[in-house]
Amino acid sequence: MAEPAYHHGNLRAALLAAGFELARRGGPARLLVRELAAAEGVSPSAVYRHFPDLAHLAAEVSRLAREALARAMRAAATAAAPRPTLDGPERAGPTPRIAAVRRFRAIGRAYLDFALAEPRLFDTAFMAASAPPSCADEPSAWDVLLESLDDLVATGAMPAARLPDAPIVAWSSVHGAAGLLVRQLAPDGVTPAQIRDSTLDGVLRALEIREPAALPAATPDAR
Amino acid sequence: MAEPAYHHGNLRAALLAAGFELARRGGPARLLVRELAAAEGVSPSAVYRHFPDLAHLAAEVSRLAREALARAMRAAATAAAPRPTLDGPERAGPTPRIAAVRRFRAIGRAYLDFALAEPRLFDTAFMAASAPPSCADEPSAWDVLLESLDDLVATGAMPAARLPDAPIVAWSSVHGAAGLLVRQLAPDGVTPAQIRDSTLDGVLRALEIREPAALPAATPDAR
DNA sequence: TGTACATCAGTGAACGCGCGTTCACTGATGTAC
DNA sequence: TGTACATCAGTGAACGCGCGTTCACTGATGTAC
Repeated sequence: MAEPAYHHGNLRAALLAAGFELARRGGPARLLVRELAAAEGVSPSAVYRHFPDLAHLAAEVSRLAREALARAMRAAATAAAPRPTLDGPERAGPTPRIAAVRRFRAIGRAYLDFALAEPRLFDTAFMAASAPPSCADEPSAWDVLLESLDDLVATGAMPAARLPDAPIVAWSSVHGAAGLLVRQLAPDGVTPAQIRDSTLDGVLRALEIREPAALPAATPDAR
Repeated sequence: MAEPAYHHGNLRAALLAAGFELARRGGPARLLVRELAAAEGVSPSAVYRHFPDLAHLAAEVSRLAREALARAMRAAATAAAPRPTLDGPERAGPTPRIAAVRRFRAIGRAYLDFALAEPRLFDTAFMAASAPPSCADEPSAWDVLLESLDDLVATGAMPAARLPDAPIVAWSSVHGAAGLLVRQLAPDGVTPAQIRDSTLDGVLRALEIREPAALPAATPDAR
């Protein structure tokens, strides 16, 4: 058992990790100087050795939450189907076109599953920040989406004419549905899984992605 | 000029109106007991003569904001085209089917225009409330949407098969786009009008509403 | 039609709380010689 | 290899603020007789 040392070691990283966990359990409202300090067994003023103020610390935690979301999206895409390598040898398994659709749907589903499983972290990710993050999101959920849309066009799964508007259309729908789920604004009798699947189906129709072979049986409902 | 009387007259209604105006200018964060009281030239404790606590007052203001949104939607629908009267005499003007599509699009557009014109009021409408409103929304934005979707099916503009999911699909998209607009999360170079129109077009495709005659020229951009 | 009195709608001062932040300080660490 | 000393990373008490809310009160209103 390690004696609590006077010098913490890596307080900055520890405070961010504590903030992430605090936000996961209580949302942005729980990001308080005293609470963060207490979580690391440190006095409140020690926080100011590593961050100019709470707003900057909170902005970093918000960024971490967005990055966790983006990682979940990327992982789901990879799990759904391999990334199409256009000049590689022909592989077994789904065609590149089907794979691209599966990946796209998995990304949207991961976004909604994240909102459902971690609603307070999701809130933290998109909270109104009063300070800028220290660096850009890495990975960025927006970039994951754009990449997937490019693949859809490259494989012929989506008309190229849809590409300019596609990011807005996809993000609006999925982010809006996530908001419904997180704030529990859905009308009575509609289950989260219904909202999720209806939204994803709607996005595919809105983007004129027609690839029925990519849809069923591949995404059984764990709920 | 009326002498400020000791008895206010109708302080409850006046506080709600002041709250609405305060929220319009500063969002939910400006709904403070002292600020509300000052707006009516009254001491803070007078508020407690009419509301059990701030949470209940704020919940009422939030409801008023939602009702303002719903009224804007209804007004836009009426302005776009008359409500189809199925058993009435044949009128001049667009067919009932075209009218229904125009009304539907006008409703969505009004939602997004409201979010754009009054972002802080929009935030207030959907803020996390810690008390229930005293009564149901009247009118209710949700009901306006459902009514319009029923009309689309009744006039043959939308396949009946789309009806069960349509409320979720439409609300997710439009509410999500409104969130993008309000929080200014859109990527650089994309204008609010583009977000609005892309989203509405996407919803029509997602719901398989195909009525090109209802679309152009009827909705010039005021921006 | 005047008057006592219950009731209603305000006042104003204060309480208590939790917050972010500051400041003089002290303990631990590392480095030059 | 030991020692003075600058530097770094914490402590702990306190400040000041703004908040929702309470409480004893007072001025205005309306009603019974």
